[in-house]
Amino acid sequence: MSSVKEVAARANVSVATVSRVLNHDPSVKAVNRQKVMRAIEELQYKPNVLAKNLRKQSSNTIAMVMPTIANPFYAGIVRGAQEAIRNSGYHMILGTTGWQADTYENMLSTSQVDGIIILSSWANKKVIQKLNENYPVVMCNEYFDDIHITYVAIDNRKAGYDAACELIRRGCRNIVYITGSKKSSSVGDRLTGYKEALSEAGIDFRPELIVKPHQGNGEDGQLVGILNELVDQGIAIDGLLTHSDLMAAFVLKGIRDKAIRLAEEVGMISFDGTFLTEISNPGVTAIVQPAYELGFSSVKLLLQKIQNKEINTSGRHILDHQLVVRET
Amino acid sequence: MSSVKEVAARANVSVATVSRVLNHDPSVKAVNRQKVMRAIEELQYKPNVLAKNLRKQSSNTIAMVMPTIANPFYAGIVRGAQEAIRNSGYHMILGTTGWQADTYENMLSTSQVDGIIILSSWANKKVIQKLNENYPVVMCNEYFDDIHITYVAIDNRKAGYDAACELIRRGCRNIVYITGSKKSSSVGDRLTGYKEALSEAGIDFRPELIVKPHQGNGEDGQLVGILNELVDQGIAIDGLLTHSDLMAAFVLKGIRDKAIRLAEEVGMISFDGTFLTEISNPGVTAIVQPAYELGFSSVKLLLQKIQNKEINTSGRHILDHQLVVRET
DNA sequence: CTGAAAGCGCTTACAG
DNA sequence: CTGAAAGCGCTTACAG
Repeated sequence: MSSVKEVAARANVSVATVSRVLNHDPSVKAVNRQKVMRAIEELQYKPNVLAKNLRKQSSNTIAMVMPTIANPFYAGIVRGAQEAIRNSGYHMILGTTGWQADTYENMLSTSQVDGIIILSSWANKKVIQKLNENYPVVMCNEYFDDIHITYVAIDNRKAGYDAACELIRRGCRNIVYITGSKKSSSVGDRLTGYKEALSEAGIDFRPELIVKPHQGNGEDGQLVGILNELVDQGIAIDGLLTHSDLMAAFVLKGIRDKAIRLAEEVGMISFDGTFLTEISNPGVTAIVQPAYELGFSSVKLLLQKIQNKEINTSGRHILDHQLVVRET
Repeated sequence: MSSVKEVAARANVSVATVSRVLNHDPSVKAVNRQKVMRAIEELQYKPNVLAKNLRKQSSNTIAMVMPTIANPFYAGIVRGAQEAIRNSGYHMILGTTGWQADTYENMLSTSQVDGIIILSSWANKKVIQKLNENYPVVMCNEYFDDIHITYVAIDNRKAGYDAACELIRRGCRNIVYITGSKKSSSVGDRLTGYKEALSEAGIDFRPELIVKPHQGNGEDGQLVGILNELVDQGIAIDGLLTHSDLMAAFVLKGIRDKAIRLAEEVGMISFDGTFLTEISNPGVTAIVQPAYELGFSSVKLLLQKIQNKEINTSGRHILDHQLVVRET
């Protein structure tokens, strides 16, 4: 690979001039600009991003961090994020499972990335708080109300309320909520909404109806055991709320396989509303989250923070969700 | 952030010694090693990866490039890849849609990544060939038999043959194959297998039964129109092969919505066999690809190429697929 | 066993 | 308008 030095030699100018041309500095005389451009062309010169970033102490790159790519909800968010970053002069990398918090701390501190977007509950509060104190950070789809941070999400309390109300309206009384990590604020808020709906309808809240898979989304048939246990305890489950579309899909499969001994007529509502709820048979009623817009807004907000050198600022950006009634 | 310089100052040694400690050079005296370690600890020093990579002209990082993350098949591959890279001393970044071929060329030439794994038909043959001539490259799940390249994949000809045979065995005669990009070798090979099975069974090959969505996996109901058109032409479709699980899911949805006017009894086999074929109702019969192993092997092969400084070598690594019969 | 120095490939005050 | 020089934070022959 050729470097600025070789380009400079070929164009008979200094490396400073080459660099200026590269960075569209208007002060370069047209003649010299031409010479440099020709040399770049002839040598097929491509700037070394590593060197550039090291020198500038910034990379024009952001990272989007997610717990796993195996959830279609994230795919929608990523699509929106990619659209928002297009033509912004920034790049986005996807932080994958397996990278640790200190990886990001490191990437930020060494200017490999200029800011990060954190999807869902990828790390604990303390870690995120520390990152947010020192670097531009935006949370997407998850948040912590008790720390100063910028986030984009739906109103999860209202979403939980809306979902529960719909089931109650249909006559459900024993509504099981298959939920996620307790540390997650979206889990907590949806639960609050669920309780409010119950209370409004004069139904007692029963903590035993709140369950969660030991890990993940219940891929390996975990949900079967959990639900059957409730049935064994004599609970006549007539409504089901699932924290993710994947969970809903696995529950449906369990019912279909007759592995879960639920009644035929169980009202089910899933959160996220990805294409999984559409292709399911029966189609799953869902609280549809605006995945694309969540991703889009997160990026726009992060770029704004980066450009304004904002750190440790906060802001709540709430997007609308939608109840889409299908067959369950 | 502190640098080697500050660590050196605090430890009363030279930066060279600090660097040696950082790189586990055994020649450093124990006393000095201790002093440096303490200084690192006290200053919370973290090496600057950018500087290190620039100097060493290598990054211990590989990229896995995929057309989109919105396909669960890739999630399985990524999982295997992550497992293979764990404890190897290398990192993996995910190349997302929207990055262009020259992005990778650039990352490779400037040592941001030491090698790449290309999933599916993300770029055209010429581009990949050029990359492969200059850098360590492994193709996964897609390949080009007419260029020198290392790849990991299933035997797609046999997969197409196995799938078609199964449908023919069931009595299907008008088997529509919803396929993918013509440039893709997996598409071509599966088609070859399909034709072989037909020929063996004495069934004429009819090109009009080979169709494909204009783009993607038929998300937006494209497949409905395509299939209905065939029905309108008087073709009594009694078998269906789909190039991806997503396609199968959308076809099922179309049938269920009565948007596609297919007979009730259509044998359907999908390629990939992700969890989508399991949760579908009816469950979709599938040629299951070993996603995890594909990812795992790809990484192992790439790391081997990088460590041996192999470039422009070739190798075929064929993993077994499996026909899993479900309800379709 | 250790340090001074060169250099990876850039950018950017500074001086002219 | 341009160039020489310093420097981003590392590593590594080389000399001692």
